[in-house]
Amino acid sequence: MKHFDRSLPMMLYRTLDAVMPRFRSIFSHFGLTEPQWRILRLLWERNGCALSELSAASLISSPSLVGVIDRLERDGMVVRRRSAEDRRVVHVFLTASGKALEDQVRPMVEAAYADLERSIEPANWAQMLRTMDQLIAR
Amino acid sequence: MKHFDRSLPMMLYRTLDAVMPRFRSIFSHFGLTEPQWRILRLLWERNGCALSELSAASLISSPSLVGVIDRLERDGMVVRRRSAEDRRVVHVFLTASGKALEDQVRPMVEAAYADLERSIEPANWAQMLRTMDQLIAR
DNA sequence: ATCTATTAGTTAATGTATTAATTATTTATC
DNA sequence: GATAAATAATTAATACATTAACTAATAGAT
Repeated sequence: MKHFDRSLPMMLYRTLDAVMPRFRSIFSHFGLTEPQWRILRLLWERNGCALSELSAASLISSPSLVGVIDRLERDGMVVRRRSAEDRRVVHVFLTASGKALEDQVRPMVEAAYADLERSIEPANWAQMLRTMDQLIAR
Repeated sequence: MKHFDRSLPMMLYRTLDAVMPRFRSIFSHFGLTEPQWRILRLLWERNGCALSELSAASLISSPSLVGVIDRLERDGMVVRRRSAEDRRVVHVFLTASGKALEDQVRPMVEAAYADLERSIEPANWAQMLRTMDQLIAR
């Protein structure tokens, strides 16, 4: 069982299980789920993104994303607006409340992230990311 | 957006997105999902595990695991049997079909895994796992 | 211009994740 | 030895993931 235990997928899942709870507890404190956070995080950089761009950048498949946006819209964080040039495209815009969340959530998340990053030697951290890049690229 | 893009969680998710599809296509060829595979993989080593042990070793929370086992049982791969010593405990046993799957699925999965492992320098692979160990341990 | 192939978003069906609460049983405590 | 705390499995409610199929709109080829 030792091989399975230390297989790459299991190690990736275990690492996520180790690091995500702290972030999720921040998200849930603001009534957000992790996928919702990811979408807001992207919109704060580029408000008005198309759904397809959000899907690619968030790694959330379009069928899942439809529901995520539905609930963000229901909760008054974003609105959908169909593009005028290409009527297939739907753009997503932050509402005032959606914008307002940034100053509340981001500092806490970034503090937690900085804390996480501090726990690993910078050289090892960078090396790990490079190896992941190779896995992603193949 | 560059920071978000290369944040540890996103890199972990991206890596999983890169490596898992090939395994999932093997699983689905045998009518299995990834969580189902993980449970069978464990039972092949230790048939008759308790649900709680399976949960810990598979990283599948007990509420999720109940459904996974339900469907494996429905599909005739495993059976539940309540422990005699401690009647709270439920042991999970492979059926004949559950056992028979091992020789079909495992070789294909292990070949895909060997192929994956070959694509990374052993030293970098080991270093990456060590860094993950540190993240898991903190 | 017409027909075809693509593309963006969505729906549908099934399976899994997460948190909180529940049930049944065991262990610990008094 | 009754009673409270703890444990194993489950249920409930909501959200997300995955694959396939569907709709509407655009782009490309004839």
